[in-house]
Amino acid sequence: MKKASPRKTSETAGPKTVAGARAARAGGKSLAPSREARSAGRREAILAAALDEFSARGFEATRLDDVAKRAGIAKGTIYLYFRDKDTLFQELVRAMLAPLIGGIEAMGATDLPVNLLAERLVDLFVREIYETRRQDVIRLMISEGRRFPKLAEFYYREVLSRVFDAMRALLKRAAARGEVPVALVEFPQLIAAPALVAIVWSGLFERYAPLDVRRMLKAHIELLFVPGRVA
Amino acid sequence: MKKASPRKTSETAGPKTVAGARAARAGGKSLAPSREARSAGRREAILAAALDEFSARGFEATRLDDVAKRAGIAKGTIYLYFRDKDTLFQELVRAMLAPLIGGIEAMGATDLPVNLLAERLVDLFVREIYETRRQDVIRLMISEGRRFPKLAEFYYREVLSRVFDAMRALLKRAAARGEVPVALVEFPQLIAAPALVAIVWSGLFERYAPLDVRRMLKAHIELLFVPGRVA
Amino acid sequence: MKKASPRKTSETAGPKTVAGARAARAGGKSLAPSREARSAGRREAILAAALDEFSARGFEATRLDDVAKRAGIAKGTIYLYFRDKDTLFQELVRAMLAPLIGGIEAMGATDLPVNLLAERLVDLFVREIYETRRQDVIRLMISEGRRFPKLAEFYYREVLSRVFDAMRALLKRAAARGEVPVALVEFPQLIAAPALVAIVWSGLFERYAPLDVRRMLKAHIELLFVPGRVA
Amino acid sequence: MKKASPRKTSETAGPKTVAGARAARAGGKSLAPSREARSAGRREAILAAALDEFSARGFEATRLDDVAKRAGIAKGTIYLYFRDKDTLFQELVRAMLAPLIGGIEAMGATDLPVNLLAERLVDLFVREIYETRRQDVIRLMISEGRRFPKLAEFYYREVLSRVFDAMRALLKRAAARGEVPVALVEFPQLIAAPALVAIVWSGLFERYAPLDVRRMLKAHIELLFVPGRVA
DNA sequence: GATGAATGAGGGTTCATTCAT
DNA sequence: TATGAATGAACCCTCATTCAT
Repeated sequence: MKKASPRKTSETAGPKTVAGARAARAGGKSLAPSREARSAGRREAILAAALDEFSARGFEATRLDDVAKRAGIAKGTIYLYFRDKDTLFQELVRAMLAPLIGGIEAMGATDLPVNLLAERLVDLFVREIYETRRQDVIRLMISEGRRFPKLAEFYYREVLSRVFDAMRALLKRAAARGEVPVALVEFPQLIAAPALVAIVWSGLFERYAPLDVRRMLKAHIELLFVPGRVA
Repeated sequence: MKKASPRKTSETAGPKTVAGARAARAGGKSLAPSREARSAGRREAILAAALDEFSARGFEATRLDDVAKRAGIAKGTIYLYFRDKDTLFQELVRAMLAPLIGGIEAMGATDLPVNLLAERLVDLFVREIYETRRQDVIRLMISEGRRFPKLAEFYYREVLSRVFDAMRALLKRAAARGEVPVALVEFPQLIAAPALVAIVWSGLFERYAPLDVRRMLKAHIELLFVPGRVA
Repeated sequence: MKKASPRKTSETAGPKTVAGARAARAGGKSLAPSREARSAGRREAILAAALDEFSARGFEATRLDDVAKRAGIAKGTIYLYFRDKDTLFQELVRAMLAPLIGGIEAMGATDLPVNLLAERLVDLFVREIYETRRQDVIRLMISEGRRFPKLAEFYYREVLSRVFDAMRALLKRAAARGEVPVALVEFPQLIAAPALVAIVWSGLFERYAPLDVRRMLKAHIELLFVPGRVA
Repeated sequence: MKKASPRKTSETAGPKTVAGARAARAGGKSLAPSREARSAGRREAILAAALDEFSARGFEATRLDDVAKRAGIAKGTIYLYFRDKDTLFQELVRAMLAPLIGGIEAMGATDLPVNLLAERLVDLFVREIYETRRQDVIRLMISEGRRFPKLAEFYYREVLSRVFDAMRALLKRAAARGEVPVALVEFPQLIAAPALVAIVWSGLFERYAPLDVRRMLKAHIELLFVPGRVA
């Protein structure tokens, strides 16, 4: 009968680390990686391979066979770590974006002048996202997000809404000081927009017309935070 | 993209009679539509159905069976008009974006004050793209473009580069008059960025946080074209 | 994403016979079998092949590839006629047992002396079931029925319960006339039991110890309908 | 039966120590169970778990993973005791039916009046089989036997043929005394038939129409051993 | 012995594409 | 031209079996 098992939404499988626990108990000092280390390593290898394949071909067109090959494992092994292809994809996106979440909250607290902050933000974006595999993850989010509403919601809830809330708080203060037009408080998307352009552009048109992203973003903040502005 | 199609010589199959059909429709006198008109009608029906399906599910997940059903024809008939699924997709995007091309060139000629022009542009975008099926086409372009380099190139060459060239010419003059910061001349993407945000946002997050696109775009041009700016 | 489509319970697919209707309209007299005839033929071929394979290997162990090969078609073709393997199996059983249903109802009406009737019943069983592929179907029912509760219920409702109801009515009258012990009215299964033995035996032990089924059944009714019995 | 196992020489793997283990249990004095006892215990646990799973799902649909889980051991451990899934199944059936064999031989020796004997037989069947896990084993035999010819042969040779031989001897004497119709001597299956009905019925139709097996069997022997019968 | 992670062949199902009608 | 039945290559997922620890 062997039917596709009804997908429980986005759970993660994974070898229960009984052996790992044992190793820990034993005080494992062996040079050969412990079982749990190997296990974690594999998981990472699969995620890395999946990122490559999903980025290159998109979710649907990616074959798990290729992911396995790239990760240097057998096809079935993937299923020891991820319930199914959907889950693999979602875990990948979550795993790559989760580290961002911590840093975001911090941002709201600062009280630097906005233009300075903006420069740091640009830097952060370029170094932590644009020059990183996270760029690909966000591109995947953009491309495939519609078919993974859970993921879109996660991204919105855990990343975007927080970023925007933090920005709004900040911008409100800045606007009160006249540093920033009030419109930005309502539409923090306007600040982020060029970052989106950067990601989409690099995916589609880079080869026809390269884009100096850092300079573009710089130009953008100079436009927004024009000194003599009357808010 | 599942099977390598055995012959891949010409790019588009089917009666290359869009123009002819149109002529026939205009000049034909028989009440029953002429063969060419019927043919063109079918082609349109297929494209319309394809747009619906591709938009709803993405390229890979779309089944030609469903496209046919929606178009009210048999599956095989699609192959009388389009060589294969890839071609159908590319023709669809091209057909939807082609009408834009004409309008673009015109834009460069004007010499209205940029802020006025910008308002018209916003209006144009909202009415001709955002509130139109073209929004879906551009979203498709964004989502699937990477797997259709030809299409990306077409889009860049026929649409984007022209738009940006026209904008640059215009902005240069405006910058010379001090109406606009010079940075925009180098990065006209900065003007278009919020439009991209609008399209991506509406596809992914509209349900969690609706976005008043028209107001956002308005706010954006007000930011850019601040009157007292020192360029 | 290509997931197993959620199974709608036991519907039957099948090429809609539009073409067939057309042929009918046209008054098809061509010697080549009409499309609908070919279609029906294929359906039969698949069912026949499926019966062979299911009988030989059981439900789970049967590969649809083999069914297709035996039917002389491609694997995918099966899915034009049957939603999935489950459905194929259930349709097979239903199709083979349905013809029995008509004959059953008739039985209750007769008012022959039971021993005569019993002899006819034996004859019916041997000719219509035991010497027929229906034997295999019933064996399949016995072997796999537990995993197809719907089928078991169908079989009980449409076949067994009717047979037993008819028998009970009949036996009651016969018992009233003293021809039959009353116990049989309560347990008509006792009359059918040797038929079950015949089917099970022939599947498992025939090769070690052949069984003369007809004689066994004859002996059985002679045991039951002993003339001088005091009910 | 999925993969051809690379080595198929001996029939059963694992410690052939059932007897040894039993002896150990009887004679061992250490409180911690001896190695053999532990081993035998595991073997029993696996068999018990296998019985549960095979009964619930059938041979093919049973996953050794589930058997292991139910037995509280690791999957690989099964292979220390049984060469493969096939062997496990066959060992299970053999192990469950073996105890019956001893009791059978005894039966032939008695010289009670058959009707009395028959009553004891019914009782034996109900208590030792029908109300026991052996019911499931026999059902498995019936369902899966065809794919295990060796098992069918074993069952026929070691169980059925002996039962029937014993019965025949007995019935012959009884028939000579006029207690029983001669037909039964030729077809002792007729005596066993309702037992088969009981097992099959309880598996398939119990939920739709419960069957009072003990009464049915009682009714059956009353039918067969009618006092005033003229053999 | 015992474990359970890893393997990879296998099979059900889908769907782009073909082709006889 | 139009049809839609037929094809068969793919691809996801399962699970018996192996083997390093």
